[in-house]
Amino acid sequence: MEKNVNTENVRAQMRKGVLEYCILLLLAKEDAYASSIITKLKEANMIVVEGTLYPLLIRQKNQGLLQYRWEESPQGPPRKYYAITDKGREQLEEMNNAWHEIVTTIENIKN
Amino acid sequence: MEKNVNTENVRAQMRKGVLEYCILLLLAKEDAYASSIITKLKEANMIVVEGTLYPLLIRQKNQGLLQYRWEESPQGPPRKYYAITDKGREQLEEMNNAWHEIVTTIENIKN
DNA sequence: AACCAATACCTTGCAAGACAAAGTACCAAA
DNA sequence: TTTGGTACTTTGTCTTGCAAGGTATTGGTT
Repeated sequence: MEKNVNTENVRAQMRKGVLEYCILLLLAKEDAYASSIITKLKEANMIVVEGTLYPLLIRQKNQGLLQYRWEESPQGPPRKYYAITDKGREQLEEMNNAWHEIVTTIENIKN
Repeated sequence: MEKNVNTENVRAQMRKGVLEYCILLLLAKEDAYASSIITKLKEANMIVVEGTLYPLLIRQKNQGLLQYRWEESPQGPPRKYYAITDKGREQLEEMNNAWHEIVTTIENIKN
């Protein structure tokens, strides 16, 4: 049991660095609203919670990487659909490079 | 120029999650002291500064992942050589798994 | 002896970010 | 009109990265 807690910490730590990257990757494929992003990331094993995601989306929007529009929901309150901007795609390019570099670096350290 | 600053931020963000992992990877190969760890990581493109590394080493030592011994230096003050412990190797195992999982997850999200 | 440069280690204060938890709001069906 | 489901938002706490400044040891120079 204790081991599982520890394992979760390790994974959580590593996820932090790539969260923004994952959001942009997802939104580059299709627009989405926060709750659906959480579901998608959970399916992909990348757990995020609301208290993390909402501020993050707002930050990325303020940086001009994302924009949003309101859209009615078939059930419940309207949804805030986020879409990636041109600037966001540029940033995604950078992140692709950065990610590739990190993966390479780790391989190098491992030898 | 602005782009470079941004690029650095992106890289810094991603490095964060794997720093502890890198330390354990290095120390699993051979004992080392803080300054030499900084040099090695810099060579591997994984920039760390003293204010980050010292607290991190102390944290890992307090978690029982590392231990240290003093050793005289050919020049200058004595060095604090860190060595990985059995518990540290267990943790490294976990981190290897976690890292592998993250890499796979990103690939999945990319499709 | 006094000073300096190089090498090491350590601490402080700030800022960013992850997350748990609690709160607000909308809608439809019972 | 109350309940349950969906969705968005905020607050407070804790951790962590890092710039900047500080302390200590050694060997060579003046």
